[in-house]
Amino acid sequence: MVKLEQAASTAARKVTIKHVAAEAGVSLQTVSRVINNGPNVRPEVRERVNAAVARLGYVPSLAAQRMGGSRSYLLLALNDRDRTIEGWRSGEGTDWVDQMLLGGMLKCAEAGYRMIFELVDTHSAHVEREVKAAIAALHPDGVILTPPHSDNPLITGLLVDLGLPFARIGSTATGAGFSIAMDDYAAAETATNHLLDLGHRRIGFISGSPEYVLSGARLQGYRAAMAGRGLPDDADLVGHGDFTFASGEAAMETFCRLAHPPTAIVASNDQMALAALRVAGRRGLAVPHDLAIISFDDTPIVRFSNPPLTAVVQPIAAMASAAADLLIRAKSGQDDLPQASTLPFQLAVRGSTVATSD
Amino acid sequence: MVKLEQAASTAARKVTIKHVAAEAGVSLQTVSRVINNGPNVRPEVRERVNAAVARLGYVPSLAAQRMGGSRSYLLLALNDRDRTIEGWRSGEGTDWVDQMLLGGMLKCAEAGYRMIFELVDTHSAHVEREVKAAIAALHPDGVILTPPHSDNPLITGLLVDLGLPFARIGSTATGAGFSIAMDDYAAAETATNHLLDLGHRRIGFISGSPEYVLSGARLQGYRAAMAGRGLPDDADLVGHGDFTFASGEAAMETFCRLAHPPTAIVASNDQMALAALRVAGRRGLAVPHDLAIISFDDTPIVRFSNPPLTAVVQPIAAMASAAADLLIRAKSGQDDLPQASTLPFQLAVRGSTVATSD
DNA sequence: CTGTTAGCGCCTTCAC
DNA sequence: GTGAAGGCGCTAACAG
Repeated sequence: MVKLEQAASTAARKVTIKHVAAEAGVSLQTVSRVINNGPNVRPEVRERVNAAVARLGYVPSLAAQRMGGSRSYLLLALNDRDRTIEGWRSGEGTDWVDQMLLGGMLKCAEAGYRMIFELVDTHSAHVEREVKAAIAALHPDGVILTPPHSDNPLITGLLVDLGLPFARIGSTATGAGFSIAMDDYAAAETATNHLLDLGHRRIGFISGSPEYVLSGARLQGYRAAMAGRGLPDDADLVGHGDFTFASGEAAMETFCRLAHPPTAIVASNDQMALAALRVAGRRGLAVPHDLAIISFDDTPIVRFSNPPLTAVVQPIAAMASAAADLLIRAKSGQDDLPQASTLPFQLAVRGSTVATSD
Repeated sequence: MVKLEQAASTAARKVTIKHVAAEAGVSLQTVSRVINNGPNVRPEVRERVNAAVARLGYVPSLAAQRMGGSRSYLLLALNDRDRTIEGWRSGEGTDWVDQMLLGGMLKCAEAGYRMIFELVDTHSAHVEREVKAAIAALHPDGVILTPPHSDNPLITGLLVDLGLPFARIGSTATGAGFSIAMDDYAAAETATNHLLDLGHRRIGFISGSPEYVLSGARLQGYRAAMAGRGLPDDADLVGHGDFTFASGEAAMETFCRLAHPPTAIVASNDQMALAALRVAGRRGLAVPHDLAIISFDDTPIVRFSNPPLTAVVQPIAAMASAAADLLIRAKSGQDDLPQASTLPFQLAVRGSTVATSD
């Protein structure tokens, strides 16, 4: 007797749907229906089953659900391996991954889903193999792609072949899958206009790696803003970076050697903006007095630099959340879902463009 | 013919162990043995099966492996919900989660495992229910606990009941599970000695939340270092913080109002160290000349503050990696595993304790 | 509305 | 050494 009680009170080892069925006095199938909010169950029976579930602390096994049914309750988030690991190793403070988890994980949790985070090489010849393997192992209900995967035809093509729903974060390209992005063009335009409004006319732009489609959009937005004020398209004012600190440094140095160096810079990410700041410091340029700087990433470090950088705030968490939401809805059979979503960005104005009294 | 080739070249929809068995001309079981590196398979047959696996691009389904066998190839990493989400939301740049992923995910990947990251409330009355639910759903092969869960008896007790292997990161408490920590005592001692070596005698210590066992260890280490130089144990020099910026500010303000304020501070985390820096700025104290500061977290923001902060570098990635490694080994039947591991820390000396020429 | 019957893909136990 | 049953926990497709 004592033993029995102990067994019951401690680890109710493995409560399965069978136990619940027995406890509620119904069949397995009825329990399954209740759990999945299926139709055709009398409210009274539903109550009874729910009570049994609560009493026994029953939680369905994900693995078994996937085996029997068609859903795995798993979403696969694919990030670029090299860039992600390098970011982690360097401790540079990029919080892209954190923001993705914030948006994606929490949305998944709301719906009883799980987000599994994986790294794959975009460049590698085995991208397809890597992605295929992850999918074969996990059988996710949907895949979230982040740049640069979002625009990798090898990956999107594979996903289409597989008939697996997917979301492309940061991609505005039309095509299969949900496109979820912010308006990089408008953001660059807004950033540039902010500088123009402050009276700057020689505004330099440091572009990102051309591998990322958004790099082009940002450059176009910059050009549009300049043209909008009747300023000539000066090739000298466009520096070609690749998102690294070194490339930002190089671009900035080149700017400084011009006969008429820019008085303001829009950099396509935080590292390149910080590089510009560093070069300014080396050359004795006061920020924002001699040189104004805007970053395209609002990572923690640009908020703690000296001065803190004005930056475009990307809605990373919101995009991840939207991606998860769309995929989950899609799997639930909903079909009036927007193929493309554009989420709002913000411009956080700080000391690198406007002198503060702080 | 064309059709067949296409079908083969595109999405080899679902390759199961059956297909491999047929392709290799052996039974299911033999394939299973090869996959799991089981014994009793002729090298020649093994070769043949491996070739078939490669040819078909077969990858076992995690869900099915878990259903049939006893392993799920999943490790569950449990973090504190409130603290983690707050960190993400604030964008304060804590990279604890990133370092955990770096260490844990990569180690898991090496062994064909996956790390699933979940958030649970330590304070909530339903800690047990939350943890139980996650375990019931996932059936992980092991659980990685981070502070403050590492020392939560409700959680560790449950895990013991369940017979699930687990690792306690940042906990030196003896008991079930693998304890993986750095030597907080020695780290605090080292940090304090660094200041003592620089000639400081009035050294203030801002402690962390007492809920974290490591808070106590750090305080002891500080006291030991002070005592080691024959300095009296002055209660005024110990400020009681809770890891928040506000608490650090308050502690520092209190220090400043002393008849003999400290000339150096050891803060138990980055936020409180930055708070001390902020207060110093407000009061016109030059760092490091008038006030030296050491942080206990080497997060990105302390490397970019002005001046950058000297900090204890915690081996977060290494601890996560070790945790994953131990759990995977344990599940593989290895049993000569160290119950407790202490990983080395470092002291990164920067401008907040030693004037630099930069 | 509810119960029954088949598997899902794999591993374990047992024969051969 | 290898193969043939059986079952893990659940859900889809049917019956009733």
